[in-house]
Amino acid sequence: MNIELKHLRTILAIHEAGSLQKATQQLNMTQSALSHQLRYIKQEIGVEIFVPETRPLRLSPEGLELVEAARRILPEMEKLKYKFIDLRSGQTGRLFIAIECHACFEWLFPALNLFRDHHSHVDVDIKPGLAFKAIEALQAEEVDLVISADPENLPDVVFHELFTYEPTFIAAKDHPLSTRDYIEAADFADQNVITYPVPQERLDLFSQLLLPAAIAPKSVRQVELTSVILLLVGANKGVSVLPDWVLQSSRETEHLTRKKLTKNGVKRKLYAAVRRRDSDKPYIETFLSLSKTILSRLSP
Amino acid sequence: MNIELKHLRTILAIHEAGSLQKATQQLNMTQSALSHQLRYIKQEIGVEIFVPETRPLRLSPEGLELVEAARRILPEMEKLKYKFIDLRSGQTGRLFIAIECHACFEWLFPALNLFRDHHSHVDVDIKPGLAFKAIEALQAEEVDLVISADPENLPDVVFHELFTYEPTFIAAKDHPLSTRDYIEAADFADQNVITYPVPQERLDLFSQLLLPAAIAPKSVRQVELTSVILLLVGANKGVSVLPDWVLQSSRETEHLTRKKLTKNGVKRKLYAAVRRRDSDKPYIETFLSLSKTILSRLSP
DNA sequence: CTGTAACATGAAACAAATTCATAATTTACA
DNA sequence: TGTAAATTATGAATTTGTTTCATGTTACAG
Repeated sequence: MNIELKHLRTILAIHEAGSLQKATQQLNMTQSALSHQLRYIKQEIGVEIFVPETRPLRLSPEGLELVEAARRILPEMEKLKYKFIDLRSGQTGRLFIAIECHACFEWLFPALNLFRDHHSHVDVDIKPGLAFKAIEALQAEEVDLVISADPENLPDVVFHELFTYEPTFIAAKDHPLSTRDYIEAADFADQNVITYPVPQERLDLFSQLLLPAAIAPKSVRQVELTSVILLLVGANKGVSVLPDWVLQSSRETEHLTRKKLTKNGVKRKLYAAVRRRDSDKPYIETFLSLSKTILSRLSP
Repeated sequence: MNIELKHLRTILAIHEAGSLQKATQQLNMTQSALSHQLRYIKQEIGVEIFVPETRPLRLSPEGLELVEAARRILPEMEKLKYKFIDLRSGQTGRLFIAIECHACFEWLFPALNLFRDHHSHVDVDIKPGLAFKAIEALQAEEVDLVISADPENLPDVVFHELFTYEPTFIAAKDHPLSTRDYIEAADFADQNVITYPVPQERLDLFSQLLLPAAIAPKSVRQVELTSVILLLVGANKGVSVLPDWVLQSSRETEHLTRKKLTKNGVKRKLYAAVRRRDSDKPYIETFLSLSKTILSRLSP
């Protein structure tokens, strides 16, 4: 049995119009075409669709089953159609985000909450566990946006600059280093450092300061949650380096002292990478402009 | 956008098989045909269905929407297909019944309860208000079976004999006529008769006895419910004539006396009329054989 | 019983889908 | 990086399916 949507539409139109003749207008076809189609349908499903030998055509009980089915199935297809019209116009879509930067949760969640107000039909999700191969995942369409501090030059991916931030040293208020104007690589040699549980090359402290200076801290302790890091640092269990925005938006900074790294401070930039072809989708643009301004919204 | 079920099947098969190449087997088509179809689909819905420039083909987020839709819609069509296979084989169908005979409810309900055990998927209903034009309604496919005592010779309708019954006189135990061996037409001349609210020519008493004899009862009172008729007769408010099966299956006969009509009794037959072309459908045959034996099942 | 409106049918014209042959790309692997 | 293998894309030819046109047939109203 090979019934197509076309056939359901035909049956439905004939039923609603009341006769072949009238259905011709609705379907923009000749009466003959409909008649041929009916013959095909009847042959396919093997039962009489219409009460035989009546004139205007009237559906048989079996035919009414078809009408019922048509009324269930055709609206589904309509919905699909409108979904794709939305997809085409960028009103809806998928925004799966991979973050290479662990601390980014701090501003990403608030940003996505704002995003939802603008594009409630976009399917938003954060995909963890991709930090390592995030850009590959982007190219493979497993995710649609990557937050990264390391832009690359790729033909099919665009890196949009979001904002500049400063990896900032923090220690307890009564920590010996709290008297300094700034902190240098060498200062870490006898410190217990608390970091996120990611490879060192993915942490600003190491990639920007310690690895180039070939200096290792006395110890490294890995902690998942930002608020726990702040707690431990406040309790003098170690020191850490976190992006300045974390300290801006946190309420737990009263026991802490913050210092810039090196005399001039370290400046880094955060980027959102998207596939070039997605780059001008409306909801992507919304996300980018929201993210660029999220920090000022968080700490007024 | 004109997407057909065929296209949903194609997308789904490619997704599940993992590549065009592999999907060819499943769909019995050449790789080329699939490729052409994909081009058509893409043009129709206006968005990229597959991640471009990857080999084997992999669906884009938008393509996955199509797969989802296919997984919702295609099973619906499968169900429809099996429904028609069932319809064709007579496993399922519609059994709308018109009854010309008012008292038939008494055995029809029990019969339909048994019927349901055999054909739970058949859509059963009793259509009231058609008593007058029941056979026409059958021919017009408004109903599928008519219970009637008056068989006709029609080209497209078959009358199946169900059983013989006897219209039987009833009166209160202390009624003057209770001493008779049998009741004749003339006896009704001074009786108050209680009947169903239908035209006289549709009542056995009149069609078989009083109209031929040109005798009218003293009065006629019309009552809808069989049990109410029995009650009124028992209370000596009048006499009545009911099919013998009503009296067999009723528990309210203790205050009543029953007599045959005329010396030899009146014998009538009940028929089930169905469209000739429905006549050998399994569920129709079930109904017929059940109805033929229902009386003996009711009063063991 | 007859005329009319409605549906059916067959052949022809048209449109669409499929195949075949082959080109172009991508991927995996050396 | 280069090369073979695998996979998809493409164009022309072919096949298949659909629609129309012209006309036949039938149900239904009056």
